[in-house]
Amino acid sequence: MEQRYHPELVEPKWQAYWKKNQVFKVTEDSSKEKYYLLEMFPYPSGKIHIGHVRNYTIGDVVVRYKRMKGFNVIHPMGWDAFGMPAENAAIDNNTHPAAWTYDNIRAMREQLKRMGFSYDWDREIATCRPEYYKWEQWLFLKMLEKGMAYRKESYVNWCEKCQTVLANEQVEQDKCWRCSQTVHQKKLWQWFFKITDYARDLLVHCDELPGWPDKVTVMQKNWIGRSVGSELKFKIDGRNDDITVFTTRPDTVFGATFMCIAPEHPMVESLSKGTSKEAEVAAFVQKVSSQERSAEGLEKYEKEGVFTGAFCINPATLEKIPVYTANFVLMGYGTGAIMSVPAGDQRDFDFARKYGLEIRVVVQPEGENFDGNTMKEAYTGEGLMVNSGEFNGLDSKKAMDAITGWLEKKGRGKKTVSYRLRDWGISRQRYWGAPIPVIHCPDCGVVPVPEADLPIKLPEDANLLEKGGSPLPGLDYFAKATCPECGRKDAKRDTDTMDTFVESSWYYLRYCSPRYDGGMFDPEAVKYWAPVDQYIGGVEHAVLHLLYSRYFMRVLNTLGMIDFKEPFTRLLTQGMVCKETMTCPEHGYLYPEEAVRNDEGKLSCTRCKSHVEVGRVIKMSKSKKNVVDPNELLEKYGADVTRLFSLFAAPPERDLEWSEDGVEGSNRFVNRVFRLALECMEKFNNTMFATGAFTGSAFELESAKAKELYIKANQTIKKVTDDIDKSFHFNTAISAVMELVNALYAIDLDSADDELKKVILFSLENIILLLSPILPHFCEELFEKLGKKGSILEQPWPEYREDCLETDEVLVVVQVNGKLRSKFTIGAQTNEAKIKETALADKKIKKHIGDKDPKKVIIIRKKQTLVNIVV
RNA sequence: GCCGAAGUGGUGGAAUUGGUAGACACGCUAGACUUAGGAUCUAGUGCCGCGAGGCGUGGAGGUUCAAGUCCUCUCUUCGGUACCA
Repeated sequence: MEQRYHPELVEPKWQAYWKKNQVFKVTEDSSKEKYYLLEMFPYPSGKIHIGHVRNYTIGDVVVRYKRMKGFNVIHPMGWDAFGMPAENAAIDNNTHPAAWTYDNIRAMREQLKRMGFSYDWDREIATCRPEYYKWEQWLFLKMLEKGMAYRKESYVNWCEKCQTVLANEQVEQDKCWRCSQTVHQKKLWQWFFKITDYARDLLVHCDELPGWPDKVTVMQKNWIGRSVGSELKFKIDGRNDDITVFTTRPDTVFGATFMCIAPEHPMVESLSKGTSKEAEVAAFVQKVSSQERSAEGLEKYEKEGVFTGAFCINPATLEKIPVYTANFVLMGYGTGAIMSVPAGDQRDFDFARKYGLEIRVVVQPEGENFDGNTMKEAYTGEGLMVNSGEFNGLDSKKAMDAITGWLEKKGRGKKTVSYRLRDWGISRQRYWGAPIPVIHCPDCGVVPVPEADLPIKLPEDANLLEKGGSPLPGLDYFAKATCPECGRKDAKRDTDTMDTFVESSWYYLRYCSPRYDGGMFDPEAVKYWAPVDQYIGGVEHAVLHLLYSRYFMRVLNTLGMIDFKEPFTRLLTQGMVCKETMTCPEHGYLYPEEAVRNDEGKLSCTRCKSHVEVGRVIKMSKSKKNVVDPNELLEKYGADVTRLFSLFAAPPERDLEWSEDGVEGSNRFVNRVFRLALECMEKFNNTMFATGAFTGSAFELESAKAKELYIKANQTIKKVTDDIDKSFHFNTAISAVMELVNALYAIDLDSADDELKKVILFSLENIILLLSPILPHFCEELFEKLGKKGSILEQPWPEYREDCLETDEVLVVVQVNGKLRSKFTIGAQTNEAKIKETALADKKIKKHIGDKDPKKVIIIRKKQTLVNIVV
């Protein structure tokens, strides 16, 4: 008999069995505790890659484990199906986004099924289906009604050639990633969700997410960016009007010798109007508006500004100070205006030096005597107040509240909190997305689509424009509409679509009742299943997707639709799977298989033979082509080995540089277990299987060998259980099972007595159960071969005996001055005096102590027994 | 610049609260079985040294009977963020 495991036969067999018996189909069951495990749903790009395999394997292991633990587990899968790649692919391949997307979904669904993941496929959703986005449109209308959604004019990255908005990450060095045209800022009317209303709540609850990695909550906190400060009012000279600034350093207000306002500030025009500076200011505003304001852009532009011609009054000194407009002041933060304190802020300092403005020291460390004329840089620290009237000599920290309070009494200021977080702009001038359900009427303005008209279906047959941009505005049958209010026939439908992050902000609720047509979700189903108990996905979504989801749950909570606020109780951010990139001068990025070693051992391009440059090791992504398709592994080793290997390579949260070295080891291990099981079946007589495995206490066992193995098996159960349950460290769980398997291999089955055989059987059965979440097909097969009935999924998770975790002999390690010198074993119950005596009598120890007297002997009896002799 | 994470054999990685550093694998070396081996099994494998022994967790200090683990400083890599007033 050939003793080899054949995944190509076994895996389809069990996949068919699971399907036929609908083992992964779940329904609400109030008698069982629910467990909602979710992996971030994929964008249907065409094929799954190793990163997906890793992500979904982690989830699947936990799901199968929790099932065996008796939970009613929901484990759904679906598709984040809207988005730009579909539009680009449609143009490139002369197809249609819908067709391309549905084809990809079909292909990827097959790949996932082939991996043996335990999804309840009846719950599958695709966000591009009208049945899904209908409810998103419905929610939009609700939010509009409640003032949670609004429209305003704002700047976006715009590519003129493609006629479209670009996300920040689609702008590469100021240029459009598709056509390399320079991107500029364009002002457009856009829809926004008022996420800032929840800034405080989102921030505060970051500290109440114990199941989230600190890394992620820290990133969210930084993103929300709370800072405490003051709003101070500066009267405009000669006008009965104020400019309000936000500052975190109200203590330095006496040093504010000028003011800067953002070029987009609504007052810029009126301030300069009628002054000699009017033209200059207008030109400057124009210039700044064409500047790129992303991170890369900022590096290139020097801080500069122009005097507006207007003055305002410093509320503390009552002096007239000039008002500048400057390119480094952001309209989107604070009030869009700052008081400039050159002595206390480096940017203001540089600006003052450049334009010859006064630098007045107001805070300096004790014992220092700064001079604004000779200072080399601003002093941003704390210290004692000077040049600040009645506050002189005060500690600057105390002066913050004191000065704010003083100005407040004069009606010139108040303490406030400012957030960095901005409202969420959701309009996209794109085709492949959910239409925004409003109509623009020349008479009535913005009119919501009546609920009964939902969904506003995206025309799936629209032809994409060769030059890019959305075809929707040009489609009369879509864009033309009748005003629901006044009946005017020439109203216009909003042809923007929603940001795809909107779909992913609530899909996990839809899974609870995916075919429900009475609302976004069936409240009863959500009450049972939600929130998600364990969410698993890439850390790249640490801020946006996870923040938007938290926001959405707050919106639904406010609307009274759900009774919780946090969507994901526990979060695992799995590390990225990385690989080096390869580029060729002719073809740019290459897929791994497009680079081969030539005769000289150098990498060359398969198409043009030119030299291939090996680039940095970065996260696998289709655009960089450094992706590994799991199909090859699947063909060669099957799903189980692929699963095992992806888990064994590293703990889940760690980044992983992909390499297939070592996959042989995983394959070898699976076959070792297989042969072990077969050998046992061959050599154990049938009665052994009939009477069953040993499950009693270790003390009942006669032979030391049996006892030792039995304890090892119990330890393994504990280790695997803890590793899966507490830390998701599957790599160490697997190595623990490997140790047990190695221990079994060390036993000669032919000479084993019945007692030992029963313990071997116990070990073997548990190995199969413990591995079953990781190697589901393989373990089902072995379980069946051992003569068990039904699916292994119906088995309870193994239990270990607390009293069988320790042997009655312990190893004592002996150190002299902290250095390991000897070891011996001794009865576990031996008292300390005896251990000490034995240690001191040890030959090697004697040699190291020599004739010196031990000063101190330390005995530790924790997980190790250790003796340290200090001489 | 700021925030965060990580640096351990040739490689992936172990080491739960300070207590045998290198589990488990990959790779490599030798041997066994075999017509054959990319199958399987056995033994070895941190570095230096013939040896006793010494040295070893990015680097430098420190605390401790004992430090990969705690403290101080520092270097490197990766991730996030960036004129945030």
